[in-house]
Amino acid sequence: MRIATWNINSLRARTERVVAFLERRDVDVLALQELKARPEQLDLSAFEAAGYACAMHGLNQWNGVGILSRVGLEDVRTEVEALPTYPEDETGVLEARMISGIVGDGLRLWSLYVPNGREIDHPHYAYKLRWLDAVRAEGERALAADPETRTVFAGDFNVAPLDEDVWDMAAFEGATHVTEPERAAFRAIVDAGYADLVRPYAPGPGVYTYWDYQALRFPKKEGMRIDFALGSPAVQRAVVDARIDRDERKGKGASDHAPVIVDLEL
DNA sequence: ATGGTTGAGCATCAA
Repeated sequence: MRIATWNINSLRARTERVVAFLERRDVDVLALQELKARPEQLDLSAFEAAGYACAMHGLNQWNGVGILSRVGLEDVRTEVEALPTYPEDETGVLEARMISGIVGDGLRLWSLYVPNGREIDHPHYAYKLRWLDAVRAEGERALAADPETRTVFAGDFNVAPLDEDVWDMAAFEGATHVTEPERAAFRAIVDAGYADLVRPYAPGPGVYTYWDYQALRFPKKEGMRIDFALGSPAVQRAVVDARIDRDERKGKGASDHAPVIVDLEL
């Protein structure tokens, strides 16, 4: 089974790109982030025609997550226990940043769009840390219930866990994505039993999943590794290959993120 | 000029 995760930065703007990607890479299950649409705004017929079941979750114009699967899609969930909300009772804007389903042979795949954090002194940053802790708690819960659980947390984590995961640490002084609390929150999920499934097959430095549209970051090879697939021990044992599809960042109309692909023999 | 784009939706916010 081939699974992938991709921050698509508007599914409506890139439906044809996604269909072409699924075909070109023969992907069975795709976790999508940053749909930039509510589900009722989406036309999913191209995916359904290609044989994919679709589960989408979105509540505003900025976020939104989804899963496409041609190997089954059951027991869809869109939240975990203790998931924080933002903003706290201020504007009433709701968020939709996670969705999961059982795909293939008993694999629970989560598509996560971790809050950006914005600035270190912004409330969104504290929200991000609490949000990541809720993911950790869900991971611990799943492993406590079943040590052989097949669980993957995939998506845009908006954290660069290592110094080598950004092109220049000096450029990130005082910025989010590289701070120790964010890295500790990411490591806590790993330490709960969910290893990075891709890094062993695509080691850094200089290996990224995101390049800002601004300042010619992609041609200058100035990117960040912030998209991951973290898997439970049973999934770790099933990985046979993984890669970052940097080609999808090329050309007119690309997302600012590249897809991350993992091959499993469960 | 802090180095300047993209998407959603229509002024500006988010990333």
